[in-house]
Amino acid sequence: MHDHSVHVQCGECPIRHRAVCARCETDELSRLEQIKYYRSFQAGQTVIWSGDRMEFVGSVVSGIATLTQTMEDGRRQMVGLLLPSDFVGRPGRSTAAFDVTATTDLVMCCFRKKPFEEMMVATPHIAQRLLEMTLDELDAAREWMLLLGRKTAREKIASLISIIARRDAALHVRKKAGVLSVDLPLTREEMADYLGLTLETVSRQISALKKDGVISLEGNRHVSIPNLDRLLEEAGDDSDGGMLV
Amino acid sequence: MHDHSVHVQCGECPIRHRAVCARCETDELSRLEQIKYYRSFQAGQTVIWSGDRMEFVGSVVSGIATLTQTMEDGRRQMVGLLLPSDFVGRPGRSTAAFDVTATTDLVMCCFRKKPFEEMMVATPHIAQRLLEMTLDELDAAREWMLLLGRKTAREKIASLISIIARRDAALHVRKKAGVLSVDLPLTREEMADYLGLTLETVSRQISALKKDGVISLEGNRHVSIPNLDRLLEEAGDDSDGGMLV
DNA sequence: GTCGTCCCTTGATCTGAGTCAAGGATCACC
DNA sequence: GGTGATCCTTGACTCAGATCAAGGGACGAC
Repeated sequence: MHDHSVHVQCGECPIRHRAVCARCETDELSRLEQIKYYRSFQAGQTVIWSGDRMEFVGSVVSGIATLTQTMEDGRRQMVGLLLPSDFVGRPGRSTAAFDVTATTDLVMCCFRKKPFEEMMVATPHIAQRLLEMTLDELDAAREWMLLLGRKTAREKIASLISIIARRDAALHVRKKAGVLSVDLPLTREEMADYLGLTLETVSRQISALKKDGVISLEGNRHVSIPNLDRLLEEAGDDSDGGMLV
Repeated sequence: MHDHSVHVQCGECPIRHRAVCARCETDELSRLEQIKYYRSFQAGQTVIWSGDRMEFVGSVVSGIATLTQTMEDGRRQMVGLLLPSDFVGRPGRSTAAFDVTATTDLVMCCFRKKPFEEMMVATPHIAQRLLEMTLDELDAAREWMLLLGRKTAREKIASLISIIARRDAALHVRKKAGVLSVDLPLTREEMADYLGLTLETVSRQISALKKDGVISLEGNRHVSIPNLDRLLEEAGDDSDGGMLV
């Protein structure tokens, strides 16, 4: 077991880090559990159905999964975006109305359910990690709520791009000649579900930001950010870019 | 220490329960901390400023507090509603951009900051409780996100009323002659901040629901629900009333 | 090649909720 | 009782984003 700073590449395994390498946490946990297995999913495949009883705690190793809620008439809202090293699951509990779906091809590392009590006692440092990560996610959810409730479409798009840039800092973002590049791992429709918009509005606002020189596109999925401060200003965030450097 | 089912009145203390009585948790925790103190706040008073370093973990004993985010230009979004027995705080961390404000007169029970590690080891059952409560809050935040992103104004109002009815099941809700009564602990403006609407729209939609016989008002703050299923249908929730009986 | 599919863009029009404005109800306090 | 403050309601108008509709580009299968 070792410590790292947040979002740094681990020397021992290929995946991105939180404060502690997810793979290492995984190993630790699975030693406790005696069982560990990897699961692969194809893009579009459902990982957990709403109403399912959670059978495992899992950590994303590679790929992207989304957590969505759907209303009876088909309106959908994304409520979670799972990138490598994120955890999901709450063993022994059904997860209300949330669907977890693979957006890209996905590999998850799973351990069988086990009540939290045992974990608390046996591996308190992992339990603590889990608590901190849950609190982080809660903070993120609260920023997301501000976005959904009060931001304009343009601000939403700018926010999404800066959120992805920030989260993927170590992985997908390149900095060439002072220009940040980000891969958007989502279709326009998925972005719309993330932001509480329609896909048409997403497309229009991306075009508008492009026309105004805030971003530039290379292909549909690749965004360059010539001026990060400008983007953050468009996003309506008062905070600065944080760890983006 | 003793266990109770969720939202049941405790025989030993005056406040509402989660799975474990908040007062008892408080006592347990403060024994560990060696320090416990109560703080009173007047309605409208700020409990924690955004950017503050959290100095304590606290549990609401009586009254209501709200957690809000504010943008530079004054747009506000409520992101948390703290009723008796709810916890707040993340010792040693600044809480990003969230303001905690007393909405009614408020009593909180606080313990000084202490890193989580010590708690994990010393009182794992409390640590577990904290994790479960955080996960519950995350689930609630995700439902809230669906509300903010995809529901109409009318659905938002109906949802809010049913959420309050559900949360306050043991406390404020009376059932007379088959009719549920709920006290709305929020002004129209606070409801608007909760729902991502303006106060005018809140007022209009409440009037509309009243005209359509979904609810009836006695004074501004008191709502009667003649037919809960009807209200839930208006809210767009597919799930039933849950623990509301 | 061309056919089909998926994803994206753009235009025209509509509408739900925001904005602006006026006034009513309730309550505390003098 | 009157006065002010706070909270709530309602109306008229506006506008951001949804809806409806058409078409374009990329890519794989045959």
